[in-house]
Amino acid sequence: MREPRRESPAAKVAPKAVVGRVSLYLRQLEYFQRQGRTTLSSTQLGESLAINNAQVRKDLAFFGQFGYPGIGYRIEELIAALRHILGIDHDWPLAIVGLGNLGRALMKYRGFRSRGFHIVALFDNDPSKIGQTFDGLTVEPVEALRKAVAARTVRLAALSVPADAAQRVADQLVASGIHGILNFAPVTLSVPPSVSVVAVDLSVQLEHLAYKVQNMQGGISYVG
Amino acid sequence: MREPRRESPAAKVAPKAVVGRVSLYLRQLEYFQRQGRTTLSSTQLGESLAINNAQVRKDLAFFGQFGYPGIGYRIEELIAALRHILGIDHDWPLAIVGLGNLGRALMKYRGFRSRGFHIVALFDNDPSKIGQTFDGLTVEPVEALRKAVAARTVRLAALSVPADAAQRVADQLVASGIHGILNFAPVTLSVPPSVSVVAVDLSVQLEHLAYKVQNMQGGISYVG
DNA sequence: TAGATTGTTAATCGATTAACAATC
DNA sequence: TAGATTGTTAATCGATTAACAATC
Repeated sequence: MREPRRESPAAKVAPKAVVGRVSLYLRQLEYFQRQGRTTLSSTQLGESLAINNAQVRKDLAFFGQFGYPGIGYRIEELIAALRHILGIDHDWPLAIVGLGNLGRALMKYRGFRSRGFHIVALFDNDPSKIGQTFDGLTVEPVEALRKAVAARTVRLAALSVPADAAQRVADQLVASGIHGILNFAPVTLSVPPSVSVVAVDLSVQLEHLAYKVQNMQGGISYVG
Repeated sequence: MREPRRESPAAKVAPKAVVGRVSLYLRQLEYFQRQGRTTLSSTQLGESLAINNAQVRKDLAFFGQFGYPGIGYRIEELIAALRHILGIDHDWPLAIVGLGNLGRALMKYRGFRSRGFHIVALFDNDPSKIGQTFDGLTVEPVEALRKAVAARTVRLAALSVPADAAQRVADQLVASGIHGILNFAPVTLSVPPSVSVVAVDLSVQLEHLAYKVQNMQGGISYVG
């Protein structure tokens, strides 16, 4: 049995669309694994996600050779490889910044923990929130994030503060040395190039759905 | 003053990426309007969103001629046009299906109501949830959605049930005659082509952020 | 072996950007 | 008018899909 070549260390950063689909592949592979399957073809994987089989092969080939001609992909092996590629073969401590309704819902969201993201600290600038305890974690002022980052406890933060506070708090996060921000506030954050931001904009998504319904478009959009 | 031509009634459906950006343009225009501005150029609008000015003009031109050479776009007029294009020049009643932590957070999310999406009904299949009241709305069994759709009270639903129930509940929503589903469950829903689905997958987004941080990519992704 | 399926090349398709005549 | 800015064409860039030799 051939040992598949792993992704080269100097590989370029994958296009955004590829990364999003690889996350979907990983989830679907886990699903098939739970069903007791051990191998899967690009056609089978693609059909389950409404993605062309050539696209599946090309996406995976971006990171290396994982398949076996005539057989397909060995599920266990590909899962391990994709986890490593996505950087979720280890845990990611996560801070929640802003403990309104959305922030508290994010705390309890099982999908994060089950994929290695666990919430280790809560921050808010509202004096009435500071000191409150949720699930055994005490809300601290955002300034305190600096210590958590310095201690390498936290690199990622979910930002769920009101829109009019978002840029100001993001500046605090940046000053604290955070590496990545998952931004739920409906504003375009301005951050230095060393900081990664992924925006999750629920209103934009819902507006898109309304547009599709109004224009009688059926089908599925995989937004991520 | 020239009256700009409106989008033609037989216009094709806009590409997904265009619709997402138009939502961002609308929000940004509203921001500039609050600042007291009355006109805005494609360069100014683009810079505030890190989008190329030619892209801004091309996106808007997809729907019609809204600009004035030498002047730019009249903010009030463009806001009205974009609201109409996106279909949010009127309210959209919205049902929440699944009242776990996320569903209850969505209920209280101000970004929805402020953009014309207001929550008019709550549904869940969990007997312990049915009959409970949140913000004056009583949770009904998902079967009851059929009546709300028939009465034209609801066309859109946010689906925030656990992953293993999502497809089953989505089938119920489809049977009820729903037009659009905003899917928060981390599964790929299978629905007939007449039903629109927009997927919001928080874990996929967070995985993308982890990938970017791990690969030292800075910058901002406008995911929607 | 025969059948299945990969990785990859070439072809197609669509999206982004630059450039500029037309216009205010 | 001179300056600014649009809408749109042409050029570029990137993403998707089809096709197939190589491989198990």
